[in-house]
Amino acid sequence: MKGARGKAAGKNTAEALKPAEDRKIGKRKATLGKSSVPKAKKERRAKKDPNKPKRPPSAFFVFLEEFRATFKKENPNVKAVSAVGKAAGEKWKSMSEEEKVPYGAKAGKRKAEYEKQMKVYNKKQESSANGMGDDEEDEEVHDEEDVASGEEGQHQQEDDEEEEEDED
DNA sequence: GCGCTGATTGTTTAG
DNA sequence: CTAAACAATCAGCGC
Repeated sequence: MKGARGKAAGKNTAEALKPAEDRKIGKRKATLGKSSVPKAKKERRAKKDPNKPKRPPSAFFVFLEEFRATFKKENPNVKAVSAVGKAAGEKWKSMSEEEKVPYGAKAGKRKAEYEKQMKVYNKKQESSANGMGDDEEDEEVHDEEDVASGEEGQHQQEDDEEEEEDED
């Protein structure tokens, strides 16, 4: 019954291992914060991307956006973003999976769009590496009325709970 | 004046 | 598979 996002019973790894959860990973802002970057050993993330698509907000972020508004509303004095983050994280874990469904659903859609963007992004990388062809083209997300322009006029009535109905 | 830091968790990405 | 990075936010503080 439950959704089954991936393979059931797959979360063992995460619980078993979570050494890196130190939260203080140091400063992931290697971009320019400090020279923390892993000593240029093996640039993990490629170098700079021409037009790298930003990561879509995860379910938690989607919820966070909403939570931030509420939190701030009741705590207008709050001044640290960390406060919201902590509160949100606490509540987030407190929520039931069903409650996270709408958030996850939204995140899932964003992810789908993101994949499309990556397609173009990958193409560009390929072209670049090859030297660009003469005709390249950008497929650029043709369209898709899905979420991008689909809602155009419609409001955001997102009721799509239809996701992953995969069963065996 | 500008820009990073902090804190949350989830997803993403490259090796 | 794994480890690391980064996604938003916002005000405070450093240089």
